Amino acid sequence: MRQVHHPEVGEISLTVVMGALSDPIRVGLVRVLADGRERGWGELRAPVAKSTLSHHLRVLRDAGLTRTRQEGTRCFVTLRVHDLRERFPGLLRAVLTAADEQDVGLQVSVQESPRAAVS
Amino acid sequence: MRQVHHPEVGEISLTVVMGALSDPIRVGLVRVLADGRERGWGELRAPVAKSTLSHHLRVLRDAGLTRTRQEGTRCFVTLRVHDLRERFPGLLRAVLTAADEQDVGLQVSVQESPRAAVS
DNA sequence: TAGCTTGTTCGACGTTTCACGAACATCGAA
DNA sequence: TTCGATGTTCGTGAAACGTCGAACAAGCTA
Repeated sequence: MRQVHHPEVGEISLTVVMGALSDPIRVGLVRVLADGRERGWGELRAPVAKSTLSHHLRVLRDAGLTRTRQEGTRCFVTLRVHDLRERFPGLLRAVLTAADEQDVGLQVSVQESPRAAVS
Repeated sequence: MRQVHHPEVGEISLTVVMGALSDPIRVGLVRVLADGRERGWGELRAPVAKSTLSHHLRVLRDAGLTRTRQEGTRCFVTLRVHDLRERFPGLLRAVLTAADEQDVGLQVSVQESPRAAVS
């Protein structure tokens, strides 16, 4: 569809990342991707219109939290676990732990599909 | 002036905290308070109008990041280091480290004053 | 009491964010 | 080539945010 931009590791900004994580749906997406496995866009389930979901995924991507790969007409998303660890040691773990305790982002899930995300 | 509200430790919300940390000035304030010492409101220096500074300090307070104590006509602010560690283990350190590396919030400083913040 | 200091609140302004449905672009399949 | 599936983009509101100056409230100090 288009060639999206992903910031370099060194360009990932703290405040932008914090802003990206200030929305429950986006935290939910991060949780769902936290195991590092690649997920198909279409597998992601959130209680919002698809244009809104596209918006949230864009915010995460622009912030440098996720990476989007295109394959034909569909997209696959991954959390940039390695990059995040490098840029913000300890942050991801802290956020995931807190999100877990506070049940943030439970509205988001993945509809596991047979031929999706070949890990 | 008024009786401000501070959330309990258990009420501090991840997404609200992340939102509070998504502004450079607020991150700067957190940095300046990071040593745990109490600071006088008037000591805080930031390149914004005092009403704006008041707003930022309120956001931090409402999010549960800081505590404000009043003494006569002046206020003293502290970072809730202990509470934050309890609620979000590892988060504060990660944020401070990243802020340090990225020079976030350098616009904020403290004008050390003689009789201020008796640690 | 009058006045000063300190910080909050208010109202206004422009920007950004989140949400939606509709339209669009692209690719694979029929 | 036509059709369907998949996401993005656009246009539009409503709400939230960051900022300011002005007005205010509360407590010292003279």
